[in-house]
Amino acid sequence: MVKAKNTSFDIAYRAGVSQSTVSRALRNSPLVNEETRLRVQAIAKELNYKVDKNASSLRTQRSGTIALLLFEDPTNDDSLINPFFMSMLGSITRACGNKGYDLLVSFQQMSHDWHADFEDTRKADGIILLGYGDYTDYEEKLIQLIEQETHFVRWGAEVKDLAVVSVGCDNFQGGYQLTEHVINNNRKNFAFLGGVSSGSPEFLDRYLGHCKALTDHNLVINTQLQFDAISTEESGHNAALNLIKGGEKFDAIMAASDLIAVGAMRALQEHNMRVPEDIAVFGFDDIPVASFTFPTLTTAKQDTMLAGELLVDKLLALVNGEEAKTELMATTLVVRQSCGSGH
Amino acid sequence: MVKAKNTSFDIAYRAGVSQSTVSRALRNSPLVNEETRLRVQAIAKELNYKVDKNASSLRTQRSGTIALLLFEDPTNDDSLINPFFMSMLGSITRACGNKGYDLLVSFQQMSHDWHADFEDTRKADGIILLGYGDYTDYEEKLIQLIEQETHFVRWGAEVKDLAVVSVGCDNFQGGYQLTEHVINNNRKNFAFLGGVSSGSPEFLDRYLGHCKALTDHNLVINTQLQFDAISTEESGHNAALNLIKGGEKFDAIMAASDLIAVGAMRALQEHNMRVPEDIAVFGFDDIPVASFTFPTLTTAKQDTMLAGELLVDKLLALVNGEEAKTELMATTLVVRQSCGSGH
DNA sequence: CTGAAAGCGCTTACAG
DNA sequence: CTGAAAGCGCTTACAG
Repeated sequence: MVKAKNTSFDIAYRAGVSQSTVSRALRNSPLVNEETRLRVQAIAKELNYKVDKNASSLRTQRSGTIALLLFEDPTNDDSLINPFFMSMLGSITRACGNKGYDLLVSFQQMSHDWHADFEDTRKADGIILLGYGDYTDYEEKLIQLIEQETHFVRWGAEVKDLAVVSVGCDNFQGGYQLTEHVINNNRKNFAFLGGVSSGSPEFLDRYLGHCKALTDHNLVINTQLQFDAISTEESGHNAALNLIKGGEKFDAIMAASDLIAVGAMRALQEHNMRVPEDIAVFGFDDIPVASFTFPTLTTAKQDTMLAGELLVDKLLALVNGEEAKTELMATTLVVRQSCGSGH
Repeated sequence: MVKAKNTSFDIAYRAGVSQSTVSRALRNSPLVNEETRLRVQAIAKELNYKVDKNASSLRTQRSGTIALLLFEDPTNDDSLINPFFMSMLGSITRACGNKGYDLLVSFQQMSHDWHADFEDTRKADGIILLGYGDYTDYEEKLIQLIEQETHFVRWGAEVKDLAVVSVGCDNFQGGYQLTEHVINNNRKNFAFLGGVSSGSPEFLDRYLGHCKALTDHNLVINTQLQFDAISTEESGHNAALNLIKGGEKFDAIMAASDLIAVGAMRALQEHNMRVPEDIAVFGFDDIPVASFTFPTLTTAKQDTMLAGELLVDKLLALVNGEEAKTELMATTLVVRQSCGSGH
C-alpha cells in the first residue's frame, strides 16, 4: 500500500500548531517563534515532508523554474547538438541551481512554431533562448515573445531596434585578435570558412573583425578565399574541399567556429597538407574537442560559465521587474598547436 | 499596464457556458457537445488562453513532467560533460516531447546528496538517472529512492538484488564483437585502457567481452597491458603514456570508451606511433567526436535515440502503475579507419 | 507571535 | 450534454 502523502495539516497536527504556522515556519518567516519554527522543521524533516510546489506556485504565481529553449536547424543526426550549446546548457543548469531555480529544457526546431508557452502555462517564470539558425526566421519569433510580454533573454549578438536583452561575445574583437595573432606568426594569405550574411550575425562579426585585422596589417582581403559554411564538421569539411579545389594560394584558415575548423583540418590532412607547417588553422568557441584534435586547435574561448550566469541573472532581474541590459563579453585567445606557436 | 491573465472563467463568460464546460471542452472531453467544444476552443485560442499547469497539476496530482538527474564526478572543467550523456540528454528530451512531457534537468555531483525531491515536491512524476562514477556510492542512493517509493529508471548495467529498472547496452557483447573484428584484422597483442573493477560495471563488462574474444581466438590476455582510466580524454592520454612507458609489445588498444580512445590516439601520435599502421585503436560509445578524429575511430555504437525512448517509456509505465522490465540493447559495430579496415 | 479563513485556477464527481 | 460545488495544498492578508 502506498502511504498517503503528508500535507502541512499533518505536520500541524503533530506539532500542535495551526497549518498557517507550519507554512510560516517552513518558509523561515520572522513572524514565527524560534522554538516553534525548529520544532515544526524537525517534524517536517522526520516525516520527509516537502512543500507541494504546485500548490505553492498556484498560490504565489511563481514557479521557481526557468525554461531553456534550445533551438537548432535540423541535423541528420538527431542526437548531435552543437557542443558549444551543450556547454552553455551545462553552465545555465548550474547557474539556475545556484539561484534555487529549476530548469526545464526543451529542444525546438528553428523552423517550427516554438512551444514557448511555458510562461503562459505558469510552468516557468521566464525563458532563455539559445540556438543558431537563420536569423531572419528568428526575429519574427522574438517580436511575438515581446508582444506576449514574456520574460526572456537570449544568447547571441545584440539585436537592434528590439527591446531584447542579449548576452553574447564580442565576436568582432575575437576575430580581430585571432587573426592578428596568426599574422604575427607570418601568415599572409587567409581563407575564411563560414557564412558571412546577416542571417548569421555572429559569423559576420567574426569575419569583419578578421578583415579589419588584415587591413590594419596591410594584408589583402581575398574574397576568393571565403567559403560559406554552417557550424558543423561536415560543412567545414566541404568548405575546405572547395577551398582546396579553388586553387588559390593560402597559408592560413580562419574557421568561423571550432566545428568548422575540425572539418577543415580533416580535409587538409586528407590532401596531405600539414597543419600547421603548411597551413595554420584556427577556430572560434573553444569547445571541448578543440583540445583533443591533432594538432590541438588555436581558438577564441567564449566563457560559457560566465555566460550562463549572466543569462540567468538577467532573466531573474526581468522576472522581478528590474532592469537588465544587453552585455557583450570579451573572448580569450587560446593558443594551441594548429597555428604553429603553441605548446 | 500588464493585462491580467485570462482564466477559464473568462473563457466561460465569453462563450456563454459554465467554467466546467470550458474545462471539459479544452480537454476534448466526449461529454461536451461538438459545437460547444469548437466554440470554446476558438475563443481560448483567440485570447491566447493556456491552462494553468500549477492548478491542473494540483488538482490531478500529475505534473506532466519528468526529472532527469545527470550525475557525474567532478571534472576540472565544469562545463565539460561526457558527450555520450549529452547525446542521451538530447534523445531523452525528444522522447519526453513526443510523449507530451516536459523535462526538468538537474546536474548532481556523485558525491553530494542528490536533490532528488522532484517527485516529493510534485514537480515531476518520475525521475531518470543518468551518469557514471563509482558504483559503490551510487547503490546507497538507489536504495534510498526505492524506500521513498520514487518512480525512477536508470541508464546502465543491470543492478542485481534491487528492484530497479535499468536500460543499458550489452557491454559484454559489444566488447566481444569489437575485439573479434580487430583480431580478424590480424592484431594479436591487445592492450585495454579502462578501469575493470566492480565500481565501473560497464567497463568491466566490456573488458570481460574483450577477454572472451581473445581466448576464443586462442590469444593471450596480457594483464600487463591493462591500465585503468576513467572516461575522459586526459585519463586516456595518461593511461596510454603509461602503456607506452611499460615497454610491453602491443599492436592494438581497446579503449573502454571513445573519450579514452581519443586520448590514447593523441599519446600514440605524440610518440610517432601510427594509427592504424602501427597500432589499431578502438573505443566504445560512438560519440560525435568519433567520426571527426584523424584517423576516424572504430567503435561500438550505443543507440542513444532508442535508449532515450526506452527510458521514458519505462518510466511512464511505472508512473502509471504498470510493469516495466530492465532491458539490454545490442551495440552496433562501427568500422572506421582506426583499425585499418575502414573507409 | 498565532489562528481562522479566503483564494490561487483548475478537474471531476454529482445532480440534473 | 451542462452546471453548481467541492477540493487539490498551499500562502498571506486580517484579526487577535
